[in-house]
Amino acid sequence: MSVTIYDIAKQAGVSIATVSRVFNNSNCVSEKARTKIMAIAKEMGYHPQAMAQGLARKKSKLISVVVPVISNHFFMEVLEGIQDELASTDFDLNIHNIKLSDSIFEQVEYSLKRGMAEGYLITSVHLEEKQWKVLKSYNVPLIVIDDFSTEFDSVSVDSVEGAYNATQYFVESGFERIAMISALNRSKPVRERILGYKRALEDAGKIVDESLIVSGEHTDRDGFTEKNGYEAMIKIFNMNPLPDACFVNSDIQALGAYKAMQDMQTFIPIIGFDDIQLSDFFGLSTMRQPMREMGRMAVHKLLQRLENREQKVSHTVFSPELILRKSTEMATH
Amino acid sequence: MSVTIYDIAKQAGVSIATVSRVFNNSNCVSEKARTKIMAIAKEMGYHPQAMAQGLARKKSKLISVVVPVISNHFFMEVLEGIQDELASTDFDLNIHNIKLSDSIFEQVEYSLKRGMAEGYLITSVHLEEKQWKVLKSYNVPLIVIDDFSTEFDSVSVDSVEGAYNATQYFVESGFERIAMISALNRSKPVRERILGYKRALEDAGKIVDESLIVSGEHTDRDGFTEKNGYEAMIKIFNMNPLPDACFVNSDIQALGAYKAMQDMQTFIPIIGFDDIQLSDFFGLSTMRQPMREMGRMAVHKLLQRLENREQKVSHTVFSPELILRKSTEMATH
DNA sequence: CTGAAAGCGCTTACAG
DNA sequence: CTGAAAGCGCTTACAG
Repeated sequence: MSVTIYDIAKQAGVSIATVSRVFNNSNCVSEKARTKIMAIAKEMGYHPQAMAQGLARKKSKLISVVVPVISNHFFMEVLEGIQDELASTDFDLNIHNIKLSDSIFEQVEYSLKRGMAEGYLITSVHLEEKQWKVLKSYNVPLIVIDDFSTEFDSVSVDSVEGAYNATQYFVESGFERIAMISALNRSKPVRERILGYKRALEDAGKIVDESLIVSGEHTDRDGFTEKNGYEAMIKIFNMNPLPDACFVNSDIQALGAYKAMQDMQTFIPIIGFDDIQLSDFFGLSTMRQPMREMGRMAVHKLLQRLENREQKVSHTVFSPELILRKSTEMATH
Repeated sequence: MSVTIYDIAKQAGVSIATVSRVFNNSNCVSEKARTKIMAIAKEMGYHPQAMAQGLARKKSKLISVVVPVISNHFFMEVLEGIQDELASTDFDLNIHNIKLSDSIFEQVEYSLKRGMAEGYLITSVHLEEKQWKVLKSYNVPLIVIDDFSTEFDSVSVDSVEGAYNATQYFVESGFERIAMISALNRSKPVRERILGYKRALEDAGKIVDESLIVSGEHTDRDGFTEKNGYEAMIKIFNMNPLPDACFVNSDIQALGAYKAMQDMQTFIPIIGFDDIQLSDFFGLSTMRQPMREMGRMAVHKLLQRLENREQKVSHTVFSPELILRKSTEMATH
């Protein structure tokens, strides 16, 4: 069917070893043999087959990023960082999209077991420490992005700190009833952001009013949707008295909340979380996660670990940065 | 390092052939052997290695979707359809994200040559017929999504027809100066949508005014961005007389255009193209592409071709459907 | 039902 | 610089 190393060895009148050397850029090949082989290979359309190479080398030159929700601005930007950093290497990248509906852990485990890739970038997968330990036993280079485990190198953002700072900003600007739009509690970032929000309030000597923490009813993607944010903001508008500021769990929800405010023609300052591209466009204030940077850093760590598997586990936790735009303009006085 | 079929064969006191049979669900294995092997395999954490299997079988049970811009609502929904349809098979899916900055053709070619997957779904890659022919010579099952080639099975949407119908809707609603927001001309869908727009105008006996076709200056992603749409709409507002309706090349641009209208507090009816999730949310009228359906159909075709490589090439062209929402409400009278 | 053996397409010491 | 040969971890007729 497809042309193999044997075909081109025969044509060139050399051994397959020599052909292999040419394609592996070994310098132990005469210029003459090299050019001849290259010419024939080109003519016959030869290219080494990834699976055979992988098996023989016990290396696939493949890196796999595993992610649950690909259609997500956060992931997109992380991915760009990953690609940037990988561009200068000879690794290929593939993306493995797992389903939120099935067992996350089993899907990740399956991916590792198949052993297709040399290294894995597990993104936005939130497991229990005990599950991470199981994955550790597969003894494969793996970097955790957007979560934390003592077992693996990781790069993440401090959600607690981000929520804390956003809330604190409102406190310091003199707001009294600061609401929060959350999302599904089963999502770890959601829990952390709620925690940061509460802490900031407590540290400011305020009493936390649980009824000010609301989520919409829409539970797709754990509630990280415009619709959820819209619904949540409508709930806020039904509160009495009306909260005077709101920290929102994610930008995509904040966009929905923003739309609700437009529809109601009532505005309170809001701060989102993420800094997706649309946020800049819509003038949404937000806690920015350095997504691209996170992708880059993750690849950097993975490459290092591929070099030296024994090195100490390292964690990088970025601090989100408060980006002020139109949606908090009335907050400054 | 990792445990192989030999390890577990030794432990179980059988040959590797028997172990292999167990994992291939061959029924030619005694129940006794099967349970023993399964137990040992589980204990030792054994799982067949994808590359070795792939080489031995000459099949990888892998399908690869190749796509330039992953961060794109169109692709996301197509992907969901692909995953739906693949769920009931034993194929794994991986996504290969190619870069718009480099040679598209070479990246696709490279992907085919490596031969990782059994079949490919090439999405939103617009090549010349002569390049498709080159790819054909690799003789690998390949389905074209969102483009057309006589060489391969394909599933696409009729952009010309969609643009035609959107424009015609405006014509029939009595509008006179119908503008169009386009994008970079190097994009094939853009060219087709311009064509459909012009044809509808011509068929209605109107003179096409090229100056009514505008694009923003922002050229990221070939102009398929909110920003581009925003800029384009600002240009439209500077026209004299003001156009009274506008067909927009894509929803994401239409969202930008919509924002421009809000900022200017001036509204003209607009119709986008795609029907991304945000469109429903923002009440944007649009020409809907059946993205999910397209993904499903593509997998269906690929599976069929995997069965029978010789079957006749088949093309499915969906007609986009006009979805009317708020953004054309003033168009109905 | 089970095993010995050849083969998948490559890489890589080893010897020359 | 080059070739013969073993090996990567599996599958699959073939024979029993």
